[in-house]
Amino acid sequence: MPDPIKPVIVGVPGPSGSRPDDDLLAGLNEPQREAVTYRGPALLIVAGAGSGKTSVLTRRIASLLRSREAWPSQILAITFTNKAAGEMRERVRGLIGDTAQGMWISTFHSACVRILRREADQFGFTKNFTIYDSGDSRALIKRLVKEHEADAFGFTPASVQGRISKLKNELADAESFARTANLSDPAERVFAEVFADYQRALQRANAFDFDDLIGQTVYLFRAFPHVADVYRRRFRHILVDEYQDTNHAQYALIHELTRPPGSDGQAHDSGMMIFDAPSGGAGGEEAASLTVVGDSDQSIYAFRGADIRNITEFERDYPGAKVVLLEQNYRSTQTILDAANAVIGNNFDRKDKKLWTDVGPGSAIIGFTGYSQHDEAQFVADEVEALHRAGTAYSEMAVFYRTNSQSRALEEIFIRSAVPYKIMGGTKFYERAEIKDAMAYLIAVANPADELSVRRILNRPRRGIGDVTETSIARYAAEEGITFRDALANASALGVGPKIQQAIAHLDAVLAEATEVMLPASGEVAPPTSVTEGLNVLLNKSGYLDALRRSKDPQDEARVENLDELVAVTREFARNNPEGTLLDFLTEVALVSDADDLDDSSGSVSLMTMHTAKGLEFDAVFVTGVEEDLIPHRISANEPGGPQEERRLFYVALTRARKKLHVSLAMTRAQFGEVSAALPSRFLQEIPHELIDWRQSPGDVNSRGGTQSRALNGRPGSGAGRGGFGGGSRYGDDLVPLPRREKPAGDITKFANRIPAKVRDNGDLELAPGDRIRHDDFGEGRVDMITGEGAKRVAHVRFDSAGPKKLLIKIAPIAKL
DNA sequence: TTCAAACGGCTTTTT
DNA sequence: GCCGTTTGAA
Repeated sequence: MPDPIKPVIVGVPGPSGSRPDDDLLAGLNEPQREAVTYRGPALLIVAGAGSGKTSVLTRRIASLLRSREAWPSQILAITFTNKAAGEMRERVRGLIGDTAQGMWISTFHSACVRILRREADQFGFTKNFTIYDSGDSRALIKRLVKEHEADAFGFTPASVQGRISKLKNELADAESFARTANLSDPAERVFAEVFADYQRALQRANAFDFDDLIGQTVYLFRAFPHVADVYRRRFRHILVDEYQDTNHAQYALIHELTRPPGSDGQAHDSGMMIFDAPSGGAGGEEAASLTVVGDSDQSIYAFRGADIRNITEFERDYPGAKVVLLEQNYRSTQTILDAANAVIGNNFDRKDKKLWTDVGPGSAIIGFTGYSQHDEAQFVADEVEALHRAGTAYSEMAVFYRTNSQSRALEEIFIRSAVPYKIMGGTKFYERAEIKDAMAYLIAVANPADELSVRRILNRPRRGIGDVTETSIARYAAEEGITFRDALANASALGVGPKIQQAIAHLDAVLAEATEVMLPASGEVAPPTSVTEGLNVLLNKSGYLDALRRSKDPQDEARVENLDELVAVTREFARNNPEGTLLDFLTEVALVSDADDLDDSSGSVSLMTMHTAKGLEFDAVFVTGVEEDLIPHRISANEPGGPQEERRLFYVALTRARKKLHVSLAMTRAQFGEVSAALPSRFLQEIPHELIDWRQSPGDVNSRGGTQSRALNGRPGSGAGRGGFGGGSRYGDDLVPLPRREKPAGDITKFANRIPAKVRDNGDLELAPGDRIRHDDFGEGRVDMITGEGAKRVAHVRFDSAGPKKLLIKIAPIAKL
């Protein structure tokens, strides 16, 4: 690596005219410019929602590179998601071209994996370690809870996992926990044992869980100062986005990296901050400069250990830090900002900060109250269609909800209404059983020490290997002092029946063959295409695919398709990573969440939780399920700081919208199969009522029309024809009415389950333009045209009372007249 | 060991 | 209303 050119510019450049940065500063307001150009040891950018922080961050990086203050390799930028990292990389490249190569722009987790893979052998791991996602670690914990009979003390796998995760986020480990815990309490003692065993199992499996990726990197830096110094010397400019959502471990990691190199031994073990202003002491080597960006109003991850104090006390942690405030919003209309400001203003312990814009008021927020969640979903679908007809692209619209389970009703209606959508996050591809199985096969090859993975594939497909045999293998391995995986090579010594011996020997042979493909013993490096090849060997020769194909369970057909998809992913990986290894592939899969997949151009409406929505923006936003017990969520109500965090979450949701914001709720909601009455969220009342134009207000639903089935008469106020204003009833001078509980029980059931769980199938119903049809909900109408092919044929229908709709012919509740 | 049927519990948000 | 777990039978 070439020596860096020494920084030329220190401190804020003079105001003189033409500097190389001029184009980078074009179009920025004064605080934004300052955030780009300030030079010093520490900079905090307090960036309100939509204030252009990504732009500022990318230009700051570009400016550092362009002025030769830093080489790309000296820059470490941390983002919250891989997607954000990719976008930032692109934008920097757009500003200064390919010279941007070599920067580290990644999430905390990805950066730590890179470091750990490099340094693993320093402390008892090897570089082919496995990354356990929460499902993997829960499976392991589950076994340990059982072994220790910890359930007798009320521990569940989930509760143990949560507690361990919390401890790790505070950088506690099993030993330090045992030192401080009250071990005379038997429950505490059992927990301490499970924790210790869990950690030992991870170490034996050569594996890290998500929290370890951060925590062990911190440990590595603290235990091996010479290793830490390598990275301290390397990264001269560290930038952290979404700083309000960092937890203690991440905070500690940043602190380790921003110490002056070679300074260890002085303030080491104390855990104290030793950030000396760059005057530098004797050593002369300066600490890296640190830039953090955040907004305490958008802190929504306290539940996973994010500590808002990391940002509120930044100035204390880094004395002399410069603070820049970005309050001008470039995203939303003033109406949206007024609503958001009003809501967040109800959080008392915050620094007052008001977003403003100069784009004008824009249109009113549209409110809607459905009878049921399906009714609400239908409103969203109708509105999406109306906006689409008016020229808004589907990809510019998003629907948010608090809990993942709320997506189902929306999905059902969207499918029926033929609205193209995609769910971000949600049930993840990589969490499907068959995909996890396939990944376990790959991991068994890459990291044979990973017993969990080997155990997982032991009887998949069914080989007649049950609990008894599994235990025999484990016992044999323990006796011989070899790994579980190696024990498979000695089937005849296990003391099991000949049939089972044969099955084990076969599995062993398949694993060995795939190993030779992907990690040749000859020592030459396998080409990236070998991952595809190896996966095919594993899936075919193990009999996994055959078993699925032979099965008569209709779902298994879909599983085969999913596995085909995974094979396609490996091919894609090989194309994108000409140097990629099996290990690289596994890393990518472990760390890239589904929310990251980048097919935004697909022209679909995005459905996601409010959490996933952070950092995104759309022309039109639908915030659904704005009900008590949902937002704020019931569980958060009793947690300290819970309701406030929920309010911030709602605030984040509102501020994603550029032009059109919709808030909706339902009067009844089915949960756990039970239908119950829902109340409007308290947050709704915090929005000044004149900002909301109610198409159908909570009052409408309660007082009149409540007994009349809208399934029969369609929806009066919806559809394309209505301009939006003046149609629905507004609240006059009243506050948004408080919910009334006394609702006739009768109409609760009436509207709750209009959507049958079973998908209906019209077979190959033939429709042509001009046909008259009858729809269960919308009544009669005339077919305008037919688009699409086969099962995806869509009828565009103009209903007499409900207006224009698109219907998926195969499943819509329609009949030809 | 595997399968089907009944049962109970539960869901906040995620790298 | 779904999931995983438990139970009993083959």
